[in-house]
Amino acid sequence: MKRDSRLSSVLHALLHMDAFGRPMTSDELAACLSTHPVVIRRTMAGLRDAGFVRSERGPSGGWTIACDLAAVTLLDIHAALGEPALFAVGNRSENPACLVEQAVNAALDDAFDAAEALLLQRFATVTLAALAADFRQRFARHQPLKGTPHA
Amino acid sequence: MKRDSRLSSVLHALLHMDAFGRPMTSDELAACLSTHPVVIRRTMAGLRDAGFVRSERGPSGGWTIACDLAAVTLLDIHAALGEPALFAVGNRSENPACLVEQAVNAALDDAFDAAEALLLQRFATVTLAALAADFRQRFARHQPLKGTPHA
DNA sequence: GCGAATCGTAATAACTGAAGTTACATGAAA
DNA sequence: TTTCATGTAACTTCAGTTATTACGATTCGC
Repeated sequence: MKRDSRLSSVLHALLHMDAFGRPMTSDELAACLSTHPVVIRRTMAGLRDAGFVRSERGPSGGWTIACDLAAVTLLDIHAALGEPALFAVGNRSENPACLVEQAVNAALDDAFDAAEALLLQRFATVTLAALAADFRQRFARHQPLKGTPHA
Repeated sequence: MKRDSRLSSVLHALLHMDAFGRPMTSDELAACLSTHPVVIRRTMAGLRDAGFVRSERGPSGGWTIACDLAAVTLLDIHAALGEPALFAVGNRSENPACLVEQAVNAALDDAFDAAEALLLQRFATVTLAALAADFRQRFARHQPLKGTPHA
């Protein structure tokens, strides 16, 4: 079952935009994510509509962050992407007439609902600012001062 | 992102087999699940290898339950299916060189690992016997005694 | 033993949804 | 006005899943 990596992708794009200092074009972002610029535009459309980024046309145009990174969480980004399904496993059918299947669905729904609640709660606790800070920390460790031994 | 419904399907099949009284052929199971008998054989192969069901060839052959339903949980069934991926959302790539992506992956992995642990824990608490009991209860409610008003 | 029923499984086809690509329209800046 | 950039529809490609076909192996009843 192939995974939807749009959440991962847009987070990646947002952190690059944050670090870039000026608007990034779809072409530049596409290069970062090794994909096609049109895919970038498609994927970012939801974030633009939600007001998390701004896109501008024409020369010196491109994508810029339009929100406070400390005020936006992974949950917000997930919502801006249209709340895609989180689970790769699910019921054969919803609202089945078969009582056997109703029993199976009820049991699975219980478990998945609990896991989904936890996952979304976790998403809500991670801000984009926290991600950016984690990136900067990794960056600092990755390029230590001259002479500092690598851990 | 289409969902993997094999877990749901095999549970459905197991409950039908449990209620059936004699071996069910792949054709009969396929009719229950509106699919193809070869798909049934493929899907049940893991459960057979794990010893949860037995298949017998020839006339009057077919599939039978070969375990104590009270001793087998959804977690065991999930394992017998090869522990397919539970999440439809995931990282763009594992072990990326890009530090931005490393930070994104770390955050997402944290959240998904927690949700996965909870989900598997839930799976471990649900036995096939509990599912069968739930089905029987639904069945009793569905065909109440004559004169009993429907709830 | 023979024939029918049934599973086992490999190979292939058909279907599906996502991603990539092309094409062209729109808007902004110099 | 030309150029750079996004917006978006249409189309193509690709990968993964499921359905189907085909045929072999095993078991039962006669």
